[in-house]
This record gives sequence, C-alpha cells and structure tokens, in this order.
Amino acid sequence: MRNRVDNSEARERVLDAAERLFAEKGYASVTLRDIAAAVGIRHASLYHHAPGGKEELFVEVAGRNFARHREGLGAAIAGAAPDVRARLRAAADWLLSQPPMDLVRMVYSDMPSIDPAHAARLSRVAYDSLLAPIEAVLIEAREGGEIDHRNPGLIAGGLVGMIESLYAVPQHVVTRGRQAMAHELIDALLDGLRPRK
Amino acid sequence: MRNRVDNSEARERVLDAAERLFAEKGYASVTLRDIAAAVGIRHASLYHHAPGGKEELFVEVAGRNFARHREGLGAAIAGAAPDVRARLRAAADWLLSQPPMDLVRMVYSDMPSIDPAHAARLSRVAYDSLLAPIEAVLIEAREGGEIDHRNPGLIAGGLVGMIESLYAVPQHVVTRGRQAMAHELIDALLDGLRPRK
DNA sequence: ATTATCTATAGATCTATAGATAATGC
DNA sequence: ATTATCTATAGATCTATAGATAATGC
Repeated sequence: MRNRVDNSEARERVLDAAERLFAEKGYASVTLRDIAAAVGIRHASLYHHAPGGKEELFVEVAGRNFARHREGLGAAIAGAAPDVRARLRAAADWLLSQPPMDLVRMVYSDMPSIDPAHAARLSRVAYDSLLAPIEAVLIEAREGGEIDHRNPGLIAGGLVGMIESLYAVPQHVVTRGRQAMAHELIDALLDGLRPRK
Repeated sequence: MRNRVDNSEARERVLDAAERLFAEKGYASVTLRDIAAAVGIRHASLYHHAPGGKEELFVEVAGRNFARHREGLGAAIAGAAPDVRARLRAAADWLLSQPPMDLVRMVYSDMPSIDPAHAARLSRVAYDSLLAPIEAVLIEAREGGEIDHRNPGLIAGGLVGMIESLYAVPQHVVTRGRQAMAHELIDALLDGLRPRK
C-alpha cells in the first residue's frame, strides 16, 4: 500500500457525508447508518475507512470542518477590501455559505460525548479557526483607528454568534437573504444603534 | 381523581429534570434513562407521568421552557430602569441565568425529530417568548428616540445570538463573569465600534 | 494484490408496554 | 381508592466485529 492511512476517493465521500451530517445535527443525532445511507453504502463498510468507529469519524471531520473554516475565513478576509466593514462582511458571507457551527451545541452536547483529550484539542482548534481570524481583523482595525474597543476577542465571539443566529430564522422570514441580514447586523455593530451626531 | 391530567409534585420533578436535560443537550442526546436517573426513579415510571413517552415529554417541557423565558424576560425588563441599555442588560442577565436555548440546534436537530405540527407550534412560541419581548424594548426605544434602526426584529435575534454565544466561551476564559461580558456586548451594539465624535 | 463493499451476527442500549407492588390520601 | 413506582420483557435500533465477495490497480 502507498499510504499507511486510507486517503482514497471513497474515503473522501464518507468523510464529506459525515462532516455535513455531524455539523448539521450533532454527534448524538447522527447514526452510522445515516452516514452510510448518505454515501449509499452499508454502515459496516464505514469501519473500513474509520476503524475507530463513530468517535474517530466525528473527531476527524470536526477537525476538517474547523480547518476548512480557517482557510475559508482567511481567504474571504484576504480577498476583501482592506476596511473592517468589507472584511467582516466577507467573513459573514463565508460563514453563511457553510452549515452552522453551533459552538454552544458542541460545548454542551457533542464534547461531553467524546474523549476529553479530543474535546480539549477541538476546543482549541475551534478558537483558532473561527474566532482568531475575526479577532485579527478587529485588532488591525483598532490599530488603524477604524474602531475603538478594548476586547476584540469578546466582540469576535459575539459577532460569530450574531451571524450564526441567522440560521435559526425561519425560511419564510428570510426575504432578502441571510447575507443581507448579516451585513445589516455588522453595520449595526460598527455604527451603533444610538443615533450619531 | 381531581384532574384529568397528572399535575402532582412527582410529575413536576420529572418535568423539571427533563426540561434541564433537553435544554442542555437536545432531543436526541437525552435518553429516558438519563431523565429517570436525574429524578432517581426507573425509566419505566416516566410513562406514568407522560404516557406519550419521550416526544410528549420533550414537547411539554420545551413549551414550559419558552413560557418561563417569556415571563422571566418580561419581569426582568419591567423591573429595569426605563432606558434601553438597562433593559437590555436586564434581559441578558436573565438569559444567562438559564440554560442556553440554542435555537439553531432546535431548528436543525430537535425539530426534525418530532411531529411537524408540534415543531411548527414550538417555533412560533420560540419567537413570541424569546424575540418578541426584546424586539418590543427596541421598538419602544426607537419611538423614544434612544436608538435608530429600521429592523428591530433582526437586531433582537442578533442580540440573543450574541448573548447566548457566551455559553461557548470556556470557563477558564470567563474572568469577570458572563454578565459583565454580556453588558460589554450590549454597550458595543448600542454605541458602535466606530469611535464617536 | 489491494481496496472497498457486503452479509450476518453479537451485544449494548433505547423506547415502550404489561402487570405487580408500594406509598398516599380520604 | 388512587397515585407512584417497580420488575420483567418485547422489539427496535445502534455500534461494532468477523469473514466472504466484489471491484480496482499493477
């Protein structure tokens, strides 16, 4: 064999399906049969690609998911105009192009179900991937005098929570699309609700 | 029997345990055995209080949970000073005194597991209980000239998402407590990140 | 030859039901 | 007498393993 690990196309299909399902519904709500059905195979075949079973599958795709977010957020921000507003909008657009992360569910429901060491590592990765890039935007904007706040980490977290909350608004209420709503929320945060002047 | 329905103290204990567990971990992550263990009885005994089983239990306590939030939010807001900032802080304090609602998890994971009619009703109740009271604060503040925004419903949703995102911050990062962080987020939203003057 | 999938099955756990027993309220 | 709990068990579903079969890559 070429690799010790199995990196075939078939494996990718399995991981992609697992990633989407776990992201959407969380660890406990997804069964191995759900994943297998999404791929179009029998659930026993999943063990060929992930001998560690459900937990290995979850830990691996959660890591992938975070890595993808880090790259996607980084690229979105790097590709945007260099002002905070444009960068935050680009970050929000990217977040809304992916299934919701739901960090609260991860902390309260998913993490307690898996090995604590894996959970601890994923928590760090979550911060590095999701919050750090946005925090960096805020820090740079503060240095450039665009914004003025002493706790960019807190704001970054709040911002992500605000954006992701849009996934909870019922489809029939989403008139102009989630992106437009996200931009409006970002404007509100940057400019403030209190009237200027 | 006095009532057709069972409203005893024992039943309250069962519902309280179910409410806390379902709120924390979601429908699929909680088993009837978990609930029974929390109460200190055998799982079969739960059927005496909720003949409809797990789903009946969930639908009932989810409704209770929302009702409690509506009352709690209403009381917190009514008891606060009449300015937006004080009212929003009071609302945030109350939200943080309860387990997280995680509306995203409800929409993506819990609702698809239950009867659609129940899900639809709960979605309406969620809006009335959680968002409407905060939206009302914003509308009144706008009428009083305190704030200026054309979409109070959107802001209310974003605000709740922002506050609840604090449940995802690891305990060792919570230095001054979640309430202080929530107040800081509310200040940021009211005043804006961009420097005034 | 290696990789991917399948069938079959074990064993654990979950929801749910039936009927017996204990606790409580007149 | 009524209410609350228990034991025992059925039946479904879930994770996981073993070993056979099919597909693919030199």
